[in-house]
Amino acid sequence: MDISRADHIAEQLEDLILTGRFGSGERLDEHRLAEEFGVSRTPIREAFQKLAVSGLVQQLPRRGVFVHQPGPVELLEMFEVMAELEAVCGRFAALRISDAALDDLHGANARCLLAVAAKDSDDYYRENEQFHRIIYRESGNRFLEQEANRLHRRLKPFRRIQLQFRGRIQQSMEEHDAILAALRAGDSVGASEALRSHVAVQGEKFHHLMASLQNAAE
Amino acid sequence: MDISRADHIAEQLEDLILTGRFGSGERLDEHRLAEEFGVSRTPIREAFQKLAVSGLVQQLPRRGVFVHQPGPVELLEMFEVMAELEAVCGRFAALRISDAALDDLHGANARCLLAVAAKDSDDYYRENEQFHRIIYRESGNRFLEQEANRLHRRLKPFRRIQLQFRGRIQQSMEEHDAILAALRAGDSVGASEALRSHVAVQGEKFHHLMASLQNAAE
DNA sequence: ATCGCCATTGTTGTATACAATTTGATTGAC
DNA sequence: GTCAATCAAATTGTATACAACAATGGCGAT
Repeated sequence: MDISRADHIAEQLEDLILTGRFGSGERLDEHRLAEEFGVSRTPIREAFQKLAVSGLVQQLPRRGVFVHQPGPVELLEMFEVMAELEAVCGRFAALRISDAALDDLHGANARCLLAVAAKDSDDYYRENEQFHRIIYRESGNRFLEQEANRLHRRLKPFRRIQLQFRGRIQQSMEEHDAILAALRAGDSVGASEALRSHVAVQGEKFHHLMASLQNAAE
Repeated sequence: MDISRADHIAEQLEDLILTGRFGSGERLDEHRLAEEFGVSRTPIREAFQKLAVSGLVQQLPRRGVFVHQPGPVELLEMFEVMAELEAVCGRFAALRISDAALDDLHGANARCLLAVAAKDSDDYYRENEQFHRIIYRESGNRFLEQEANRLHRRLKPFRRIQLQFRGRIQQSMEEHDAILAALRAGDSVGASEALRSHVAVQGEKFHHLMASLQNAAE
């Protein structure tokens, strides 16, 4: 499964947007980007088309493409949907997960704890992501897995923020334990609810942060 | 919100694929389509990029784009996810739906019944679709609404098929009544479960159809 | 001075030309 | 006769040229 040049450019642009390199509402200049990437406008434009479908940029005819960073309301909505998607994954996974995957989950969780102890945030995020991706996969539904991964990726930059709350990491690890226990027990309702609240609280934390920033700005 | 030419072409191609005008695995010829649409290859290619993100076509570098019609397994997975998305919409909508929207739902359902009596399948499908779209909207979560609409549209051509089962339309209308009653009562669990099974059964019917075709082919 | 109109400039959208790669066929050898 | 290799044709990917349109600035009129 090789990947063409235009696709590669789309991925790079996607990364630049997701990591917040471009401000919200900023216009993406075709000429500038073409020069920066050392290509003509054509592949840049083809990449824009893809990004527009993902919702990362908005295309205004004859005006240009503008990066669309979701506002607080849209983010809350996305976290709400993410919580439900993960809940579904958990419900399915509790019935379908393999022993090997359970071990993998346990391993990822253990490495998460190590990363916390070592205060290595990059490691922590990677293992945390791995933990969730395994659950998506073990839902046994490829399409669901893809959709969950898609939204997970979209929310990635905002997930990082909420973990800076005092005590949130500790709480998050305990929730992971509960999720793992429910999956191990084949408790679909338990796994579902544990995952839903685990993700939903991320949105709420984010909301609190937004609100406090809002207050601070006044 | 004006729409450019390339976007329009993308929509037309999407329709052609969704309505099954192109066979699965068929290669889309840039020259042919460019001539048919009376444009150059450039807008066609830009449309391809969009379709590839939606998963309607697959792009193989230096090989071309091929329409990707989901197989039986993938379709079942998609119906499963659709069922869960609608269940979530129903759970939220039961708490958030407005009286006006409840009236709209009742109206759509009534027009559905009329269409059934008149054996007007086009009307039936339109009103049935309206019924579901209202529930998505009344979930109060714009992002969820968009995602639900997206998948609904993707599954549209396959939804039609399963309704040809004997008695299915009658059963479907009764399920609509149950859904409407639960929403009216603010019963989030009831609405959720009614919607889940209502959609899930569509996937199962489709599966039965696939299986029977499989047997017939042997 | 302000409002409106026109021209100029810059940007997007489309077409065409060119390069690179794949596919199919034909030819030759074994 | 079959297989392999090379060449030709077709097709995709990219660059460039051109056309259509929006934005901005200056000029004139009121």
